[in-house]
Amino acid sequence: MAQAAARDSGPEVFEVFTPRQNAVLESALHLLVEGGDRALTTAGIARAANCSKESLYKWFGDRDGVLAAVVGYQASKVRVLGPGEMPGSLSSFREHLTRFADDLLAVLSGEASLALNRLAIGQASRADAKLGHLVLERGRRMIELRAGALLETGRRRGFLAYDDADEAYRALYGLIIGDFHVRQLLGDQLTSQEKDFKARARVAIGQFFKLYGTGAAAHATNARS
Amino acid sequence: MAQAAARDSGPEVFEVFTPRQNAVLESALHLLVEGGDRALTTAGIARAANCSKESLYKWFGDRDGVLAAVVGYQASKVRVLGPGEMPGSLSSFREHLTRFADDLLAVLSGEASLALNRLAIGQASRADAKLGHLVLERGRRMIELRAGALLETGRRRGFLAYDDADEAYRALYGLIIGDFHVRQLLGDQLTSQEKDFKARARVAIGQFFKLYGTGAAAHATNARS
DNA sequence: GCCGAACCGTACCGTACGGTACTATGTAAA
DNA sequence: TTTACATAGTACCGTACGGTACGGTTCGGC
Repeated sequence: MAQAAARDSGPEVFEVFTPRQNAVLESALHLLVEGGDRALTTAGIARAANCSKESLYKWFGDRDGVLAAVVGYQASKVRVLGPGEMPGSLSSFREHLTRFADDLLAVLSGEASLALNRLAIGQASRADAKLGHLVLERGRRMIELRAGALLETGRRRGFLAYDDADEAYRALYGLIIGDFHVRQLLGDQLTSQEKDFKARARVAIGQFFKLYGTGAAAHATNARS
Repeated sequence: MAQAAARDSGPEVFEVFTPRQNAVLESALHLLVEGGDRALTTAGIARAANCSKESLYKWFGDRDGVLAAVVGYQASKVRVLGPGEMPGSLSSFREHLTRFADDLLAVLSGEASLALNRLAIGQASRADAKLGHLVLERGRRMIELRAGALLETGRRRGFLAYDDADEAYRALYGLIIGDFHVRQLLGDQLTSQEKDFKARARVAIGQFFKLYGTGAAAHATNARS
């Protein structure tokens, strides 16, 4: 299983591409965002990037290789969320969590993210879902790691209380995203109210604290009732 | 906005098909589940269903018409969840909610649901996302209606307290599903633990009551601490 | 028995796409 | 200048698919 080779084997050296190749991938990504997977033909990519099909096949192997490279390229661009000096105060911690929620909503709502997720999901039925696993590894896993670190910090600081970290993460993610992601993947248009990510983030984090916050947290944020 | 045309316009008479046509759609659905959208070719459908391509075009117009008909066919099969005599006691209400959560997890994890969602999402980038809106209308909307009725009952009975029904629904859905749906759409395999829908449903409903339950609910179900 | 409608199976057509081969151009080293 | 290499551009091939046309068969109505 080539796609699972580097799963837990260290720093995971991902192949990096030359500037020229990155420019081609950028063109391909743009093409994908504009016209969907139907627009992402080898001839189309070559035309849009002013390169030859032969070069595409030389660099990326075949069409699937190009798609995988586009996924990797976009993932490397997002470089998810800030470095994260760990917060010391409760209000700062809460602010960090809210920022995380806001960023998450913004990233998942981005056109490139939606286009790539659509592409990967569309291919997930066949061929062992290579792209799907790639997106999961490069996208969701990064998010989970960052969220996990945040939560663990909160727990050690005494702001949060939970036994099952996975359960807490699931609740956090679910409260933030809900059916947001799938709706957008299906082409649903957001109402102007739904586009207020910051407000939604605040609500979600408030709910999360109600579930997993310690007494101090509930007191400081909700005035109890 | 064509996609919002029939939103609140009444009973919405959906075209129904002959038994023979339904059998063809069943074959097509089976084909889709097995091989993904690549397997869903007009020739393939005709072969699998022992019908002629000419009949397909006569009945459904074109390939997109067949896809739309398959979506409608599956949606009409699911006939989401029971009729729902409204519960009177708190424990009964909680049980209803848990059952709803369990059913929702099972339905969304079903192979047919996943295959159709993948198909619709894969096409959502192009062509105004006709299929995507169809899935949203026939799937998500039904779920939202049923959940909304449940929640409203709970509120009227005094088991729940909320101001914003949409917010409560979002929390409920998010706590139940989380990133479950998208992960499966991307081809992720569930762990055996994650396949225990009933357990997950109980946890999610417990969390939901912690957010929106009235005092009585918290007392009766959580022994308070 | 005859007729017409519906329909299956197959053959067919045009097109679009993945992938390969070949030529032309530019460029850096010798 | 010459040689080797990388790459753009294009032409080409095989295949697969959407869509159409047509002959043959079944079946209900008369």
